[in-house]
This record gives sequence, C-alpha cells and structure tokens, in this order.
Amino acid sequence: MASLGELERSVMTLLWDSEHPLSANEVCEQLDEDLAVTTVLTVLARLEKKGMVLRERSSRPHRYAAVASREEHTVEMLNEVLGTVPDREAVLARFIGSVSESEAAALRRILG
Amino acid sequence: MASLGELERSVMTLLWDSEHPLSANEVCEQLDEDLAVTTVLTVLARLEKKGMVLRERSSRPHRYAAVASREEHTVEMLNEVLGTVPDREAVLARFIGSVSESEAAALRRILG
DNA sequence: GCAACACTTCTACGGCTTGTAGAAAGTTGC
DNA sequence: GCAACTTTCTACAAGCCGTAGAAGTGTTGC
Repeated sequence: MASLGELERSVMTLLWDSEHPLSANEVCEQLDEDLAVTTVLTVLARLEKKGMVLRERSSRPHRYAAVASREEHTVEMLNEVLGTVPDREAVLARFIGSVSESEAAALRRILG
Repeated sequence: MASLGELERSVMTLLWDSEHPLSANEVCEQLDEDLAVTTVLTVLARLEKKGMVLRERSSRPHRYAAVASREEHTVEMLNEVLGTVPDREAVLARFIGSVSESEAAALRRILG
C-alpha cells in the first residue's frame, strides 16, 4: 500500500534527508533528473494522498515534509511484508540466519 | 521486483502449502474464486517468468512448484526493503524496538 | 488413424499505478 | 492591473495485473 515508484522514492529521499520542509522548486533543483516543476508537484500531490508527505498550505510556495522518518516508514514496510505470512517468527528465524555475524552481534546488542 | 498481485499471491500460497507440484487444474479447483483455467495458466506463466515458479514441462498436464519456500521468499522481500535505505541497522534497531516482548524473546533465543 | 477430449499458447482488454508535463487558473508584489 | 511565480487540472503512455476467449497442440480410446 505504501510502496513507491522510482521518482517517488527519489523525492522522499530528499525530504528525508532535509532538515526543513522543501518547496516543489527546491525538490526539483535537487533532483538529478531534469524535470518540469509540474512533474514534481504531481508526485508530491500523490505522496500527500498516500499519506507519506505533509504539505504546509499556509506558506507560499507550499512546503512539503515527510510524515514519517525513513526508518519509521521502512519498519512499516517490513511489517507489511511480514504480514503476508502466517508465521512471522519462522521468517524472522530464517532472516536472522541469513545476516552477517557483525549484524547479528548488533542485533544482540539492541535486544539487550 | 518480486512483489505479487492478489491472485498471484493466492496461487503462490497454494503452491507453498502443497507437498507436491500442482497442475493448473488443481490450482484452479483449490482457489476460492471461480476462475477460468486459462486465467490460472496465465498467472502461472507470469509467476514462472518472474522466477517464482518452476514448471515441469515433461509431464502432461504441466506441474508447477514454488522455486523458493515461503520463508525464503519473504526473507528476500525483507532484504529488498532493507536495501532501499542507507543504514540497515538503524531500521533493524527501530524494528526490534517495535516488536512484542514475546517476539523479542524469540529473537534472543534465535540469536543464541 | 482419427475423433473427442484435455491442455497450453496467444492475444486482448480494462483498470490501476507511475512518470511525465502542458494549459489553465490562482496568488502576490508592485 | 500586470508580470512573475505557483498550483491545479487534465492527459497520455507504459507497465502490471486480473481476466478469459480463440486457436493451437498433445493424448487417448477405439
């Protein structure tokens, strides 16, 4: 449900990496591709509709910010994936079996 | 890349839950929806093209089996999601912070 | 061998998503 | 009020997915 297209992801990445909300123009300039501003506005509107972006309509130009942090959003994605199976733990067990030793160590540390 | 539509997922679920490879007809019968066999064949062909299903062309009717187990496939999905961020561990930390205590315990056990 | 049947391939279409952007409408500073 | 800037509306093409008919190929009982 909250999966992203390529351009959508590029835009989200800019918003995630920015301290402040950005205008469509700023997003446009910071993108690698050379796109029309209307294209960026369309994408921002779609992201807003998906609930991923918050728009400040008070200021002119409007400013856009990510609703959730990159990490929050990605955890949601993980849970979405895990929600497709009947046995989360079976998947997590296999996942953990597949990670590097250093990452496993990090996980142990996090789990206290 | 390996994301699934709704019908595709239903079909994969049948293949995952079955001990033996299934024919298109068997899949068709076991599906809840009442679909034409050609529909199921189309979906199976698409899943084969995506590399998710293996088709035994030797036997007639052809038999279809999942290439990877449900768990293997889901772990792939998890890694795909984690591949979209620059800092896997940051996401995993937050993920772990969000799981239930009993699941956290299970994770500790798995990590040894 | 051939007729009837079973199975597969080919082709197609409609709906949805995504990238893309022009035309038109709205806003604002002067 | 006008020029410059910004936003909205509308649209289109490509791709994915659900859906399935028509046509082709293989199989089997006689």
